[in-house]
Amino acid sequence: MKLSNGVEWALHSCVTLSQSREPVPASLLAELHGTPPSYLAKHLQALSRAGIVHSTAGQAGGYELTRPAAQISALEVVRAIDGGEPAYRCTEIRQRGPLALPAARCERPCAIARAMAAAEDAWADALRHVTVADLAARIDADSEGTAMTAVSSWLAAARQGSGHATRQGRTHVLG
Amino acid sequence: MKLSNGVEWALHSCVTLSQSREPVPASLLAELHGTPPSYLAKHLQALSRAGIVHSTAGQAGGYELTRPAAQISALEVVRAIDGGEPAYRCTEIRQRGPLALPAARCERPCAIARAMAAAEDAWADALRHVTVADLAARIDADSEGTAMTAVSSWLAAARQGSGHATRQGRTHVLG
DNA sequence: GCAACTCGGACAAACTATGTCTGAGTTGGG
DNA sequence: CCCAACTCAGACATAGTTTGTCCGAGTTGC
Repeated sequence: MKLSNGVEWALHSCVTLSQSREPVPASLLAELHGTPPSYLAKHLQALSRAGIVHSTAGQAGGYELTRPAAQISALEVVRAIDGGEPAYRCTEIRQRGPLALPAARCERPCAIARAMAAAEDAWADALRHVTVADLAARIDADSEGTAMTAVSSWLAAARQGSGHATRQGRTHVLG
Repeated sequence: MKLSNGVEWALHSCVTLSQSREPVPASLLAELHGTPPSYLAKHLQALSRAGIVHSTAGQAGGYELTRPAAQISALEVVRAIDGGEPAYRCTEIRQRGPLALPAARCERPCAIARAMAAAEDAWADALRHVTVADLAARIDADSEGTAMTAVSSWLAAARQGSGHATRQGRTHVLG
């Protein structure tokens, strides 16, 4: 059971977006997080399809959250990237082999599938009650109140300086 | 997030093994569950390495549970097949990029990693309290008390008839 | 009207999971 | 005591998914 790597980037991106009231281009998010730009863009597209972020095209475009961060759960973000399909899916072993049960007696899921589904429900519930705003607040608390202001000010500076230095140039300087 | 397909086979195999006090060959388990024999064998090897089942070689050999089914949790079986690594693993994004935090301030896990770990703990706890014996009892209850006796009698018959018909022959008859 | 920037989906490469095969070891009977 | 059959165990191909990259369509601001 392995969770896609992009889930981490998507969660961090949502936290970052919660600190900016203006659209943020995917290239800035990639630069800030140190991730492959094009691959992050693909995951942001998934978030857009799920209705979590809204994309604006053009020169002053980028991504922004569609709702207040307090109304976006971590579960939504994970589901948007990883897909809503359950990790364990029953292949109906009981209907195969020499002792196969008739389909009429298999209306309810197998007991094993029920147990696995209950575990996944517990996992989902734990993430349902954590919002992006909660995550941002906790990260800020861990950094003693400096992280989120640093992010928002860096975003503002990067957005302002987009006329002075090209994207390529700034990336080179920072890398 | 996708769980390996062999987890289902392993859980069913453990339930089946709980119904036999004699060793059961992997070929019989594969035939009973309708799975590729060699691939199931590979997963049974993983269960053996984890100390959940014990293998005996030779003519009357096979697999058997090392403990009473009531002392084997579903979590153990899942971990044996899927590996104990967490689904979400933090790549320390906060230590990369222009706003990278120094390693000295990153002793505790990231808040996002903490939230994901808490969810996985909830998932694990749900499976920790379900034993193989519980699963067998529930499957039996679903079938109105006929499934487990059918399994144990089929195993006994198949084991007895191993001298009369070859493995190949019996498979052909039942398929 | 132009130029630059943006997103969006189509196109390869790498890795893991899946499935198969042959070999080593052990048991039971002759 | 030897042989034959059956067992498990690990090494070997294959398929699917994830990861990563690229270029084109559309939009905005000047």
